[in-house]
Amino acid sequence: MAIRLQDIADDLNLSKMTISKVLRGQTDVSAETKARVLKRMKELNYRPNISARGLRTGQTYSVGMVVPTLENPAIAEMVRGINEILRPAGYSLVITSADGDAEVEEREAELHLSRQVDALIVCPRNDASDIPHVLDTTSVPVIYAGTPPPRSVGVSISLRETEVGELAARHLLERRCRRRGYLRGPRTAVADQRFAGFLQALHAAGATLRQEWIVEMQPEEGDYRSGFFATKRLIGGKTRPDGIVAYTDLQAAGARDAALAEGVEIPHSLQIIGCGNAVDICEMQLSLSSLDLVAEEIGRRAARIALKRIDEKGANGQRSVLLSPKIVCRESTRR
Amino acid sequence: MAIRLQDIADDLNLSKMTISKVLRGQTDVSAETKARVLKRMKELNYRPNISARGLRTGQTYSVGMVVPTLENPAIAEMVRGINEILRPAGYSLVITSADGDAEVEEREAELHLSRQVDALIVCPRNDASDIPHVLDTTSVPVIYAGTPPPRSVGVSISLRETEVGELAARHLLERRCRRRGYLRGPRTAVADQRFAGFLQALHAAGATLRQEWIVEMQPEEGDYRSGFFATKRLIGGKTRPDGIVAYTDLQAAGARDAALAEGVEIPHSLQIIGCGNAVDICEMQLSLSSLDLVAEEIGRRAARIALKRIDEKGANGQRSVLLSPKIVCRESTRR
DNA sequence: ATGAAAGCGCTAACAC
DNA sequence: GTGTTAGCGCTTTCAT
Repeated sequence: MAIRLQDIADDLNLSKMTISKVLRGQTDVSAETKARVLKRMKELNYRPNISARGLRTGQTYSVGMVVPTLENPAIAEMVRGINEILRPAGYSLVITSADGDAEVEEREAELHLSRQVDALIVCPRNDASDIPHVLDTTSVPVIYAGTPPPRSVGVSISLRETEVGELAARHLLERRCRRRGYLRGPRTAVADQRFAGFLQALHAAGATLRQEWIVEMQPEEGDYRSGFFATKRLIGGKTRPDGIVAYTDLQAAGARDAALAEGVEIPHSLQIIGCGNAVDICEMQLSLSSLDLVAEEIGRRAARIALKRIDEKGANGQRSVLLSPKIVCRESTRR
Repeated sequence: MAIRLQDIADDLNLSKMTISKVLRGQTDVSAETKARVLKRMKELNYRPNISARGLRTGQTYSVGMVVPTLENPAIAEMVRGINEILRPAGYSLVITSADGDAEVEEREAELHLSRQVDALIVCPRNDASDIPHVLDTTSVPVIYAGTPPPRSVGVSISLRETEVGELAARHLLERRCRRRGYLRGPRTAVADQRFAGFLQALHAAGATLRQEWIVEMQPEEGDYRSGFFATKRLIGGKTRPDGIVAYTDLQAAGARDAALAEGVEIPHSLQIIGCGNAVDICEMQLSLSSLDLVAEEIGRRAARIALKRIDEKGANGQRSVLLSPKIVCRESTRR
């Protein structure tokens, strides 16, 4: 089937040991031999068997990653960040999707370990109540990236979720919004933290949030439509909000379109800010301010820590990292 | 480090062969022994080394996939389709991203082969002028999925791209559009084919396309903005189009917003249809008709063919498949 | 500068 | 029903 070291050795009347040395760039091979070997490798399209090498050396130079789904543009950003660090270091990232299912997630994590990855990056589902417990017992470095893991284990790179709410609150306060509406997002820990941060920042500024302007979402409805209808309702009340925080950019888009449909001027009479900074969505007219959740940077950090932990062979000298979101101001909150 | 068969064998005073048999569900093991082994495996959190097994058996039960980027929602759909078929068959899909770079694409394909995947699914870049030639020489089944490969090799599952243009043309013709604008997309083979299909369907119906209503895109500009400004220009002319075909849904969204901004009524005075059926984009108000490029089905087909080719051990009895796009009619072309 | 032997963790093909 | 032997493709160690 595939070409082996042995085949090349036979061809050239050398031992496979010599071929192996050339392959790995050892210096104790004559220049001439080296050239012949390299030439033959190319001709035969030789590709080393990483499994066999890994079996011998205990290293595969691959890092596994389990993502909850690929539908999410933040995941794509994170992957870019990870690859940016991993590739120059000679490692490669292999991704599998959990398709939003806890059991599949666990299974995929296990498979990565079975495939002997040198490290494993797990991107927990937003709505995860627990993370795969296979990962508690492995000696392979595991790094959680993105959503903070629901229970404290190992090393994680995640966002200060409360700051997402805080930044949104401060942004609206700076812009003199007095009647703030909050589209609360799903019933998850992440959404709770963001909301807590929002409330806390309001309190700190002596401001309050009216109960009837906190809107629970109908998860079946889809983000855009839920944002749309929630905002219709808010606008239809006797006193209207003059600022709205949405849990996603799509919800923010729904909110914008509901407001425009009612003839509410944005940002003059109503300011809107979303979450995720999904450029495709945000930069449509009228463009939406958003919170950048710095997924790419999370990816870079996760990758760097993975490399360090591989290097120190599990000595676990790495600490978890929390990053801060960033406001991206566009027309929807521009004065 | 990790637990091996041997460790369990030692623990239980058995040979590792017996443990291996239990692991693989062979029947010639006493129920009692089997139970003991299973129990100990669980206790020790044993995970078989797939590399070692693969080295011995020549099968890893993993299928590699190289994608041009993860930013594209169609890729996520395709992956869903692939996993839907692969997982029940006991295979798992491992994905790597080429980050839009031909060299990286080639390297990632090679790495998959080095990691001994049982098959490789390659999703060529839209703008690819060639595909990795490493793949010409391997005995591992390679399946191209999505964009048709630029040169004919092996098995591919792709879309009848000309039909994309044809369907769009027929859709507009049925709706009595007389003055059709066409936002042409990038200078790629795929865009050319779609355009050719569009023209051909017009001709077949005795209709024509005015040269000044074919708009080339400025690729740097971003899809939304390019669609927006192209449509502004079209609308600003002395005679206005009453139908527009856009190369992507985002461009269609830009077209819609440009028209609405100019007070043009959709669909009454102008009908718009995009491509890709990206639900997030299409289902915003006013919702956009689009061509579904059936990525998920392409994924399923690719996976099935991968399994067949693994099964028949390279006998290559599989033929390429061409699928047809589907019209999804929403408000922007609703009478 | 080159090579022989051993073994990584597992399983196919056989004994017993 | 259980165990022995050999070997997958590679690299480590140590001779030559």
